[in-house]
Amino acid sequence: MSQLAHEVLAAVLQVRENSLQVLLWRRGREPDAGRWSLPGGSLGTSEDVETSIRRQLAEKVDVRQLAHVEQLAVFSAPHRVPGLRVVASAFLGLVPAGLDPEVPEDTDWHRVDALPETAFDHEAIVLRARNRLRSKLSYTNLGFALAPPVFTISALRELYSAALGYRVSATNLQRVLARRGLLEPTGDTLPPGPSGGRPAALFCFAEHGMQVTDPFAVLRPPSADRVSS
Amino acid sequence: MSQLAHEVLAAVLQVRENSLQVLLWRRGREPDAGRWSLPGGSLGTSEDVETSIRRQLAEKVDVRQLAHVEQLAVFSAPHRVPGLRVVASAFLGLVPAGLDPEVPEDTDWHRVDALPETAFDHEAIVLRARNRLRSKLSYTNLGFALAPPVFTISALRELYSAALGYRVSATNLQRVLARRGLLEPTGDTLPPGPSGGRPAALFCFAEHGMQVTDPFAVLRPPSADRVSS
DNA sequence: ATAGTTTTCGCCTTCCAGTTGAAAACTGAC
DNA sequence: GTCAGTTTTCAACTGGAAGGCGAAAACTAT
Repeated sequence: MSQLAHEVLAAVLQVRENSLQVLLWRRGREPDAGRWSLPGGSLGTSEDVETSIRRQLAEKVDVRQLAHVEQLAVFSAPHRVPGLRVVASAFLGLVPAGLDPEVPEDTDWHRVDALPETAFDHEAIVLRARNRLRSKLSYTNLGFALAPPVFTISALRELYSAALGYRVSATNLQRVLARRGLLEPTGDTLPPGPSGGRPAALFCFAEHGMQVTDPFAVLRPPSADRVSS
Repeated sequence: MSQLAHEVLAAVLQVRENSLQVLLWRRGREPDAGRWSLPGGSLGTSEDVETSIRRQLAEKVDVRQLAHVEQLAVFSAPHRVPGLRVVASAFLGLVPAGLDPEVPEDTDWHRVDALPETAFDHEAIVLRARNRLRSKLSYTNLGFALAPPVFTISALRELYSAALGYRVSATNLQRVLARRGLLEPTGDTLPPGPSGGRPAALFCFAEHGMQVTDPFAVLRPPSADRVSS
């Protein structure tokens, strides 16, 4: 009976150069040497998986720049790592746009829509992370983790477009976020670019904890009308 | 360095007697002997976690009656099981109402809103399962896993009410599910009860695979207008 | 001034959730 | 057979939020 190990892995996503990118490092050792893989490592004996992934990520990026970390899923196919029995807890991590954390030599950002050859099942994990991000952008305020502390609506529109993979309307985005009470004007404006134009107002996110907007009110009681806890 | 083990656990939920209940068994051995705990067991060396939980559940309930199984999260606090280092992959399982699977002697159903003393962190897992179910009832067709193959709108309303914890409108429920194309009339009707009333039409769910209804169209393009994959 | 650019705002349309009330289809009692 | 009671079903209305469009605002450059 082979030894069962537990590793933690994170798909750290950031919008850079107008596209959604993921932090990968090039494996030096076999198996899958030379391929790109997710940062992570073995779960320690006295830490939970979230503590562990934050600790391991600290070797790759400045963890203070990680605006959000959440569990994705367990990946546990018996031979996902050839020759070993390793179960992985996968995480989604988000770094706000604009930051450019220093990363080690062997580590780099890659477009999620044009991944290089990845090690093991890491591509599936990245895609799962992207899907989670896309869903949550719609019904939570997760955008705060993708955006810099202060931003214009146009900039936010481009972040959302890059993350979602399709153009979004700036008008609509602003109205929707505003109605949910997530958007706060700072009062400042950004001077227009060299080609002119009206100066853009600057906004910030009102809440930085995760807020979910109930997807459908479909089945909600009109007033307090609970029938059981 | 203590040995790291991996277990799989499932909160199997069913609506019975008009309330959401969970399948628990009474632990015989220390630690936490006498407390109620979730079915599950050790992850085998040549199975993934989903295969494993289905295998382990087969000892408690007829797995053919499990209409849905999905990963919940990893529970990995260092001392969640005293004296051992055990990481748990937690699952949500659903059994359609109406079925009454045979269960072993030491196993029984318990109301989720009135749990007995549970072992370890199993109460947290059950509550997480309930929350997942409640969310997904709103924006997926997960109801199919809670409902019998054929049902009346009133019966479905009571299932939803029990699972969600508040009364829902039958009118609304029917319209919403119908618009999403999830509800199919069978053509049959159920004869009314002893106190009379119009006979209720019978319906079934159109799709049994999981379908998600995009929570918010907020940021969706009007037509195909993709900007990148 | 004028043309061009970018942001912002208001108005309009459409769609869907939620409410209400009445009609339909049965039972049992008189 | 009719009438009252019960339960299901349907149709109409209301309110709110998303999405689209175009005009107005606020700049730069010529």
